[in-house]
Amino acid sequence: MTDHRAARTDNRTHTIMQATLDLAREAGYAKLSIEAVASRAGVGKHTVYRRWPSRGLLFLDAVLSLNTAGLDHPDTGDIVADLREVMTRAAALLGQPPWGPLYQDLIGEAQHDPEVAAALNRRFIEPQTANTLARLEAAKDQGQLAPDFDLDLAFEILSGPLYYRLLITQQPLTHAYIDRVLQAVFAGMSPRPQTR
Amino acid sequence: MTDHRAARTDNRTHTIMQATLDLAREAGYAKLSIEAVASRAGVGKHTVYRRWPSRGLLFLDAVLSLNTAGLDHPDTGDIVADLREVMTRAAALLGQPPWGPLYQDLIGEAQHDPEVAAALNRRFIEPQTANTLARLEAAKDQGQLAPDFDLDLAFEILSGPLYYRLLITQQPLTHAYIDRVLQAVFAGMSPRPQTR
DNA sequence: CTGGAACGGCACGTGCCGTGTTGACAAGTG
DNA sequence: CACTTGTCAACACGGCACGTGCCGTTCCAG
Repeated sequence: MTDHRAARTDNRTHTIMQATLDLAREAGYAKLSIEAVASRAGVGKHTVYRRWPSRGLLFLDAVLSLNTAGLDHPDTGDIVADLREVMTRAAALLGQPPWGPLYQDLIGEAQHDPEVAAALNRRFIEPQTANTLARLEAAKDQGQLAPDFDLDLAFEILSGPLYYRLLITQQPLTHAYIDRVLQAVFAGMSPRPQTR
Repeated sequence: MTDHRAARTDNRTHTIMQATLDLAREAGYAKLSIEAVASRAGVGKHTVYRRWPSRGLLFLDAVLSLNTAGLDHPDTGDIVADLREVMTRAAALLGQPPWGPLYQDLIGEAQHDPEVAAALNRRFIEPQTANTLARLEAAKDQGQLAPDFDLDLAFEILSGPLYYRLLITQQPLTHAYIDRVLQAVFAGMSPRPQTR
């Protein structure tokens, strides 16, 4: 039957991705080779190349397959609490193994490989962004945000600092830091004794 | 004389870095090999390895050597205008060749190689950060910013979105976008009809 | 039973790695 | 003018991973 074939194929695909994750965790993405992946998976190199055109896209698939937990937005009615919840969950994922280093390597690879960058945006960044923007939109409709509140900018101001810490300074993404960012965006930074 | 030797050595160092930049511009960092650099520079591989322990650190030196223009902070007395000036200059550098793609690749490499990450922070990120923080500090002393204004957070909220666009979504860093970010931090985002 | 597709295993030629060796050449020394 | 010393380009090396062929096997589909 065709089902059996498809099942076998899926099994191999899954085995290869699992081997990719195992090796990436053990030795890091930098030392990940397709030969090693194939060997670890008990699979011929052809079987890998038949499914993925490059190491980067294989790694992308493998890492994104971990995201089954999801970062869907809750809607308790309190936009700030909901954002805090999502950001905290994201920080918990990014801040520690196995996700953190893998995601970091993935973004690193995206800087060299345009295909990886495009796929990462399409399959992960954009859905997550749309998710958050939808939640912000709802909050605006409910009057929790001013009608002229700049949702896109808010999202980037909330996300940017987290990525900056993850990718550049590699400082920890603590609960307290998330609160400070949220506070700044939603309660203002009080730049001057009296606002202009 | 020893001076002649030192001069010769410096010349070779400079020649190698220049060849590195040329090749990186032509073919991208991904295809940059030390063999190719040595060949282009008319130099033996030993001469490269004697100066740099890895491709990443060579690339770091080469890219940072371009930054002679500098991003020093002006001090016109108006903190927002000064920040806009610096951010605009930074965006002009990052947004277009040759700096943009090279800096992007450099950060990408830093995600795989801890030594590159550490050196990048120490030699570029931290000085720039200190620079901006000193300017913010001065503004606070002059009463342009409230005494409880969170300088560190402000810096990360200003920088984060720019890096987010550069590294993740790869959207352009326009003048208008910089204004929106500055506006959000220094004039508030007016989250609600009346601020809490 | 037969054809086709996918497979593991193996070997190939290529490119780059990082290292070792050699001989040419220049700078300072007696 | 030899002579030492140090630096260099050039070449060769073993090792590894690349991406691509080919082989014989296995497993359904018709």
